[in-house]
Amino acid sequence: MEKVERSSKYDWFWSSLDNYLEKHQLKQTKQRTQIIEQFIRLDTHIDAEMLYQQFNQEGKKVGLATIYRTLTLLEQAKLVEQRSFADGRTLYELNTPNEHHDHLVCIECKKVIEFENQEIEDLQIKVAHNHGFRLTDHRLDLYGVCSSCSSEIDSAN
Amino acid sequence: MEKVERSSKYDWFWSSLDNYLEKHQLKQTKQRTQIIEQFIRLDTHIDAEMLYQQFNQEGKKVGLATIYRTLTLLEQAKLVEQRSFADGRTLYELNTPNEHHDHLVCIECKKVIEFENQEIEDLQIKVAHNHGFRLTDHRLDLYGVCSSCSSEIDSAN
DNA sequence: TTCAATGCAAACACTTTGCAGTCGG
DNA sequence: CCGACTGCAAAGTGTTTGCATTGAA
Repeated sequence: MEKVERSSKYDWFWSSLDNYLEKHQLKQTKQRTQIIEQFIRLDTHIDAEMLYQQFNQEGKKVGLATIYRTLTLLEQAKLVEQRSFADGRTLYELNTPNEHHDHLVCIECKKVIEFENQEIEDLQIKVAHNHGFRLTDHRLDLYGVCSSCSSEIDSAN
Repeated sequence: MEKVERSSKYDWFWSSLDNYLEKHQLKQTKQRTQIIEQFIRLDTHIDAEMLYQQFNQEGKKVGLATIYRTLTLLEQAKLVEQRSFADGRTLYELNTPNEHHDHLVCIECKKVIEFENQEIEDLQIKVAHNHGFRLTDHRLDLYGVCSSCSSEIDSAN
C-alpha cells in the first residue's frame, strides 16, 4: 500500500482503527487513511460532499461512494458519530471516547460551547427507565444568546 | 368548496389556520382540511408518505406534492413543527403552543414517546446561565430500546 | 493468490418544481 | 373572472448498490 502520513497526535484513533480492521478482517487502504486525516485536519462536523470537494481541490481522487462507505465503516467502528442537523445531509464528527458533551449554541453568533452535566444525564436515565426504555444515547442542544451578543443587542437599543 | 368536517376539538387550530390563510391571501381547500384532520386523528409524528398511504386507504385522492406543499405551509404558519430524527425522512407534529415536550425514541421499532421533565428544563436554564447564556430554546432526544423490543431481543437469544 | 476495496454509473428514497387544468373567493 | 391550488410527471438531492477492476495481506 502506498504510504500515507498519519497524524501522530491522534495515536489512540489510529490504533482503534487498526484494531477494528483487524478484528473484522478488513484492509487498510490509502483512501481510508486519507479520509481520517481529513477529519483530523478539519476537526469540525463534516459531510460526504465536503470531503469529496476537499479531495478534489487537493487533486486526490477518492470516489464519493468510497467516502460514504468509509463513513459508515467509521461509524460502526465508533470512531465517528453521526450528527445530522435538520437540513437533508448527514454530518459526522470525530468521536472522542469517554467524553460525552452536549452543545450550547448562540443563535446570534453561532458560537458553540460544549458542556457536561451529570445531573441532567442522570435524570435522562431516570426518565427513560420510567418509560421502560434502556437508554443508549441522547442528544441535547441548548439554544440561546451568549453574554457578548446580549450586550450588543442591549447597546443597539 | 366541498364541505369537509372539522374537528371542533381543535378550534384554536382551525382559527389560527383561517387567520394565516386570510393574512396571506391563500385559499381554503379540501386537501388542506383533510391533511389537518389526518394530523388531528392520528396525533403522532407523521411524514408525507404516511399521509399519502392513509388517504389511499380511505379512497381519497391527494397528491404527494400537495401533501409536501401543505406541510411546508403549515410549518410556516407555525401550526406544525418539523421533527426529523436520524433517518432519512422528515416527520411533523402538531404544534401545541405553550407546551414543550422532549422525545424518547426506540432505536429498534422507531416508536416515539413524548415526555416532559421540569427538573431537566430547570437544569438546562442553570447550565445556560452558568455560561452567560439566556436560553431561548432547546432540543432533547433520548435514544434507547423500548421494553417490547428488549424482550424480543432477549427471546431471540 | 485471494478476497476486500475502489470507482463508476445506475438505482434509490425522499422532496421539490414546472405546467396545464381546476376551483375558491 | 383571477389567481391560487392541485395532480402529474419530470427533475433534484443526498445516499446506496451492482459490477468489473484494483490492490492489500
